[in-house]
Amino acid sequence: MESEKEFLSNYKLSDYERPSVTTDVAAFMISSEDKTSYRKNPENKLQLLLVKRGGHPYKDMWALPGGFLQKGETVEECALREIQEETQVLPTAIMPVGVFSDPDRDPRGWIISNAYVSIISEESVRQVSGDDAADAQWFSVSFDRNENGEYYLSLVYEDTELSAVLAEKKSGFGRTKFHIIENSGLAFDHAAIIAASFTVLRNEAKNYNTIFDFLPEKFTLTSLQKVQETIMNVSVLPANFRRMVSGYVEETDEYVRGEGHRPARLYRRKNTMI
Amino acid sequence: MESEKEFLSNYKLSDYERPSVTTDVAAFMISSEDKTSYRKNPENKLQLLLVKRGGHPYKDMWALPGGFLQKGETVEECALREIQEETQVLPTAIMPVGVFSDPDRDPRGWIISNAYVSIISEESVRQVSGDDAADAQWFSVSFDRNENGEYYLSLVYEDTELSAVLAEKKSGFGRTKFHIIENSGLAFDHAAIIAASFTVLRNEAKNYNTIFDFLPEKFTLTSLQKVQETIMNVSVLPANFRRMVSGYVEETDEYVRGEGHRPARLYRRKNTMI
DNA sequence: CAAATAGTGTCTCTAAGACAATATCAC
DNA sequence: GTGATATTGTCTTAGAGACACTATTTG
Repeated sequence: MESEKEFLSNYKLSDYERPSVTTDVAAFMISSEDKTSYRKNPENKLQLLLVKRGGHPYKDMWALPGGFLQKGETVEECALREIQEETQVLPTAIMPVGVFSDPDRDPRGWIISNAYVSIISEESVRQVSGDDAADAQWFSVSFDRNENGEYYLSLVYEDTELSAVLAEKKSGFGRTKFHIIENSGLAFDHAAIIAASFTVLRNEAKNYNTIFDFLPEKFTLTSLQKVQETIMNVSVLPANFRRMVSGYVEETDEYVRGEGHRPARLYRRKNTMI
Repeated sequence: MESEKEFLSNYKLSDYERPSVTTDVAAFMISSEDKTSYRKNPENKLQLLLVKRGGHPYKDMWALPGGFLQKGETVEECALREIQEETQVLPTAIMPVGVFSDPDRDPRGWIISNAYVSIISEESVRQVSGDDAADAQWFSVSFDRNENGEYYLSLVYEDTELSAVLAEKKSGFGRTKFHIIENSGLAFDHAAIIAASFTVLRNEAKNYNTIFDFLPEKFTLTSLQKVQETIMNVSVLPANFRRMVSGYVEETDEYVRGEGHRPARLYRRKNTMI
């Protein structure tokens, strides 16, 4: 009788064909626009990082940053590595979105993708930006559902406008997947991945633990509220928002002054690893 | 300049090493135990399907049903196929749990696993059972957290008792992963996959849409309540449970009689695809 | 009738939403 | 002072939990 040790030393993974495995990352950032008046607070915009494809297939179209899984790393590590290679920033959080494994999803062959959402603070991006090779750009992004139940995804960066129309794929499964109806400018099935990422992000942003990752260590409660409102595309009364996050933050003694209105106290995330 | 068509016809996926891709499925069922008295309702137990490994590695240990992803199918299809091969039953629902890609997780080599939870109704299993080859068995399962924050997983089928102790792996990511501290009788990292599956299942079972999948088309509200209580390991007052599910069910004209107590009306899931 | 479950009505409490009022700064 | 945001307090309302009570069956 063969021992396990013997078995393993003789074992070869069968020669069945194997898929290539990639990760694609939807990296979201919230950027503050320029102020319209010296005393007004800046507007926030949700941004998504896309990379212009230099070669075939989908040449000159835009894609999520991503790449092949390497031996010795986990898919999470791969996702973090890819996003760091593209931005020089290590994301504060990544969350799994799902596996995209439709056999036809990539014209190059059998390639399945593990999709992740990542959250990056504007502060960390500003610190490294400047040198960038212009093939990676932050797009202003919106994602809304219309009356017919279809979803409209829009991505804008300067003169470049990408868009897609999607429908929810009813599958009786837990996570909603999306079906691409129209697509303009996005490579592969990335419109569907972005839509699914949005769903995950918006679901997570209900937890007051996720939204901190968009901000620096110290922040005002108004900026925290703006983060949630920008992601969820809703608005809350400041009084109620403050009450609701009060358990998650703690005061500092610092204030933001010089804004033409009452100074805002800076808060810090409370250390409540439940 | 090469066209996309030309590019693709010349394209070969690089010879980088590729991982083998599998799916593993944690299939849950709720079974009713024998009545302790002619008029009492039966107790419910949560069961998990495991397969005894016939060969190396982890020979004679128990594993989740699963198998290699085949060309032309999605990972969801693979999960459904595997569970159907093992049980002759097509699950009413599957939900993604996560990707397990630790390089050391499988002694045979580089194998990453896509884990799913699936829900199977007792009724459908009873219809096909009997012939079974005894290598696949339903284990009574419990999963609880102790004071130290450790989790204890226990699986029992007749004289076979499997168990594991796990800790939550704090990673700042969305989904909690688990770290195996002790493991007795379970193959690979399947204790961690089962723990993660439990987390997903318990989270989903809060939605009154998931729990229907454990029951036949028509059911009593009490049996529906028992399903939720069995999964979540909590108890609710019947009056409140009824109020809470009232939006998800509709009455039928049928009753369950002959139980030694007031007959229970049968209900049906309401068709509210939101 | 006893034992058991099925089903209804209502009180309380809490958290979320709405709204009003006050505080504080730069110009 | 004016225009803007910051911050606090309180009223209202919707939903979850607790509890008491009634209804209906079989042995």
